[in-house]
Amino acid sequence: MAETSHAASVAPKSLMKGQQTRATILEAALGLASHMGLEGLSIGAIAEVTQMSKSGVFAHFGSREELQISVVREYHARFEDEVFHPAMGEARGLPRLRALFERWVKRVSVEIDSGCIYISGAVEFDDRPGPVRDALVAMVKAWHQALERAIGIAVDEGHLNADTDAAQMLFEVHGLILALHHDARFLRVPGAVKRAGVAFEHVLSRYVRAPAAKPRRR
Amino acid sequence: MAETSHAASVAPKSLMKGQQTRATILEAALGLASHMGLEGLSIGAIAEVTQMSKSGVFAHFGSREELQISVVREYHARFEDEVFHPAMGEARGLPRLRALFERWVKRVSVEIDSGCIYISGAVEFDDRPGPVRDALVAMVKAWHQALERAIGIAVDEGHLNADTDAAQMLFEVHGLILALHHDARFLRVPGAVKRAGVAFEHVLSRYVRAPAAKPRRR
DNA sequence: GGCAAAATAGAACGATCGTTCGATTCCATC
DNA sequence: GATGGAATCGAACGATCGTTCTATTTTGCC
Repeated sequence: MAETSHAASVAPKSLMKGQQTRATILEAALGLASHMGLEGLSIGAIAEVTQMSKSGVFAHFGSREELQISVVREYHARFEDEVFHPAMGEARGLPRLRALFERWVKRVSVEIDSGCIYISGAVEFDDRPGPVRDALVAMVKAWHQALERAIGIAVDEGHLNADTDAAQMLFEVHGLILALHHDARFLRVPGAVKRAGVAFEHVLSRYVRAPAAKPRRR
Repeated sequence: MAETSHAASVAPKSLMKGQQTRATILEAALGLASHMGLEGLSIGAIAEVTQMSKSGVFAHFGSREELQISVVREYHARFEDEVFHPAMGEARGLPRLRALFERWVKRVSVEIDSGCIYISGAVEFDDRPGPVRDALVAMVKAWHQALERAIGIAVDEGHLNADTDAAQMLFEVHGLILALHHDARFLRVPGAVKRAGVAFEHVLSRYVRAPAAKPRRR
């Protein structure tokens, strides 16, 4: 009880206490879900981490399922903040596409000690219908659509071949991320990040506009 | 009790009763693990499916962990029988590599209604040390090594470029399988199998021996 | 500073889990 | 057909889970 050095940061101004601890709980839940998976999330474990009572944690969400969905949404928000939004600052076309991939790699690789909830959730809920799965599918599809859009823009900009099948290219790039996640987190082989980078260039080189007569800059 | 129509097939000749029901249990466990994951395996569920008592099921393995390991091993054996061994009958080099991929795709895609334990297990146990994880890693690594060997043979046969980085190529091909598993089983988008096939040809075309002067047959 | 409301704690519930143990049934062999 | 060992059952245990309910504390506001 005498502990004053909680992991929670200082209280953000006029946030109602409830919202603040809700954020603390989500933070802990996110960390736990990254390690144990969404199905491995237990309210008791969260209570232990946050030094609260089980019922105290529970009251903020009303059900474990609602908490899982909240975790998915929170992960999505952070994913957007760390991957999507910054990359959108890059120039349209190939630079933006490269930035998206590079940040995606960073988010997924072991550099962050936590796993990707999109990936682990996809495996956990591929056979488990319900609102959690629905939320996961919605978020992943939104992300994929954003990527497909970025590919389309790269085509419009003339950086990629006009006949590029965006969905097909996305499939191939997505596979690289999944392979990276697998090799780095599960097999723990070194150099997976580098391999993903090389593979990305391989994929790119297939879709980049064929070396036309004058491949000068611009 | 009066039920004589058990799901078990006829008794195979001189197999001790124990071994026979052990096989029945493993069959059920394999099916359950494919849907719920290795961590979702529960002895109670197996008992229900096999119409046995929990303790009866339990006695055959001594612990849940041992049962999980047995499931992994059984899956590995079947994987070898359905993917590896038949493909090894194909001609060395590219034909064999193609056969390996095609059978791998079949094993992983929704055509079989069950998921791939290698893939789901990799996600479930990437942060959970222990003998189950060790068994999984060993099996996956063995399979990857077999693939790498097949790629090396294709290089030796002159079907692939001499400077082919087998591990890199494996990384890219493995990614396709993971993307297929993701899109087909989780997102349930149609045409994922076809996409994987196209992507495989894309990868291949990067590594196949550059069109030399005389690309005649042999 | 007091008051209503929100937030949290604490204890208990039913369910399910893996596991243990003793009794019972089945089966191969003499 | 009896016998001993393997196979299976049934009941129970302790732990953990999500959830519910009732106090108790804390907070925001007049």
